[in-house]
Amino acid sequence: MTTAIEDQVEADPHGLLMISQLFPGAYAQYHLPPLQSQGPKPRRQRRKKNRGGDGSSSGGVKKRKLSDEQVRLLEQNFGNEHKLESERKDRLASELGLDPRQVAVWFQNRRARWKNKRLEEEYARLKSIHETTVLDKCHLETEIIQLQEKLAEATKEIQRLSVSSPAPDFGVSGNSPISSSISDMGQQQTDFMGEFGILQEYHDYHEDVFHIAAPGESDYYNQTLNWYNTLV
Amino acid sequence: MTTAIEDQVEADPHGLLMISQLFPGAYAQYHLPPLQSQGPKPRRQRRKKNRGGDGSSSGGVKKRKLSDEQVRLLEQNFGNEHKLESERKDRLASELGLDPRQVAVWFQNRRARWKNKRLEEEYARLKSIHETTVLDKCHLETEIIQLQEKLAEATKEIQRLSVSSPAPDFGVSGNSPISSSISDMGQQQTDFMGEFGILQEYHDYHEDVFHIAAPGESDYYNQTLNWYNTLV
DNA sequence: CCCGTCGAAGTAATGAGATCA
DNA sequence: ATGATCTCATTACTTCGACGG
Repeated sequence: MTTAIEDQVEADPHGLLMISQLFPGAYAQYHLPPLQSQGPKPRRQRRKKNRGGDGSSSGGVKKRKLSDEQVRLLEQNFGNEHKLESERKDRLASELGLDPRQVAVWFQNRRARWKNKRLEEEYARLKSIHETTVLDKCHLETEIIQLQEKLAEATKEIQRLSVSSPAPDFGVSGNSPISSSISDMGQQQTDFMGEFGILQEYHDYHEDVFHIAAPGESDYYNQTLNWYNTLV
Repeated sequence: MTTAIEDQVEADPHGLLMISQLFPGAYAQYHLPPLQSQGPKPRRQRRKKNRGGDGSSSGGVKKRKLSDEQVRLLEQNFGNEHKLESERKDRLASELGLDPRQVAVWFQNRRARWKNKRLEEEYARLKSIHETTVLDKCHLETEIIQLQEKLAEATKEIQRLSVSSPAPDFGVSGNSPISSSISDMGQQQTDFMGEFGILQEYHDYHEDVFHIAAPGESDYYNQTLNWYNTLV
C-alpha cells in the first residue's frame, strides 16, 4: 500500500513531477526484450513487465525507469567509453528522447555502479588468490618441517661419523623464525561473507572457479587448516 | 528566478515553499521539527539552478534533506540495531516528525551504504593480511632454499665422511614441489587499484612498487622484499 | 571575482521481485 | 495468500571541488 503522500505524488496529473514535459512522446516504451541483464545475475531479472498501458492514461505517469531500449543504447555507449562528452550526450539524448540532463545523470550513476561492481569483483579475486597463497604457505611450512627433520638426521649422522674428525655446524635448530608466520591466518573468516554473500553473482560462478570450495567455502579451507594443525 | 526559490528552500526549515505547491500536503511533515537551522550551516553556497533549462524540468521529487538532528537520531538508532522493527519505526517517525515510510527508507538506504562501506573495509583488511601472507611465503621460500643448501652440504659432508661407511640418503634434491608455489601471484593487478587507492602498492613484487610505500608500514616490507630479491 | 559546467560522492525515493509471518 | 518489509537496482537531486572563461 502506498501512503497518502505517494498516492498524491503518483496521482499528480500534470507531471509537474516532470518528465511529461521532457519526453513528449517518449513514454511509448516499455517493451521487454527479456535478453541481457549485464552481468551474471541469476536472480532478479528486471523488467518483467510493467503495467503497460497505464502510463498514458489518466492519473499517474510517474515514469521513472527508462525503457529497455533506452537502457540498452546507453549501456552500449557506456561500454565504449565511460566518459561522456557533451557532444555525445546531446546526440544520445535526442536519439533516446531524453533530456540531456538525464543522459548525464545516467552516466554518472552508471559510473558509480561500475565502481562498486569493480570493488566486489576485486574482492572476490583477491580472496581467491589469498586462499591459494595460504595453501601454498601451508605446503611450504610442511616442507620446512620435513627438511628440518632431514637436516637433523643428517647432522646426527655427521656427528656419528665424525667421532674423530671435526664436522661443520649446520645450525639445524636456531634457524629462521618459521613459527612466526604460522599463525596469523585461519581466522580471518568473519561472518562478513554471509552478510555480503559476496553477492549472488559470486556464488554463481563460485562452483566453477574454486573447485569445490562449496558451501560456506570454508570446507576446503578448514580441511587444509586441520591438516596443517596436525603438523604442529 | 529560480535562485530565489531555492534559497528559500534552503533557508526555510519548513521547506514548504514550492514543494507544498506541487504536492499539497505531500511532504507536510518533512521537516516538521522546526528545531534545526541552527549552527553548522557553514557556507552560503551559491545556488545552482536547474540544468536543462527552466525549473520545470526538474519535477522529480524534490530532495528534502533530513535535518542534522534527524540524521543524528537515526544514526544513533542505526548504531544500536540495523534492523527496524515497526514499533521502533513508528516511534522514531513520530519523534522526528517524519513519515514512517521515510524512516523505513532511511534505514534501507543506510543498510545499503553500510554494506558498501563494509565491503571496502573488508577489502582493505583482506589485502593487508594477504600481503602479510605473501611476505611470510617469501620467508618460507628463502628458508627452504637455505635448508636445502644446508642439507646438500650435510649430505656432501656425509659422503665425504662415509668413504668407508654407508650413509643414508636424505633425498636433498627431488623433494616437494616448492617451486610450484612461488609464482602464481604478482600480476593480477589491473588498473583498478588506482581507482580505489586501497591497493596502490602490491603491483609487482619484483619492481619497485613497494619501494617507498607508505612510510608507516612498508619499511619492513621493502626491506624484506629487497632482501628477498637478492635471493632470486 | 563570479559564473556556468562537469564529475564524484552522498542521499532520498521509487519500483520490482523475494520472503515470511 | 495477503500484506508488510526486505533487498537490489535505479532515477534523480544535492553538495562540493575543480576548471575555463
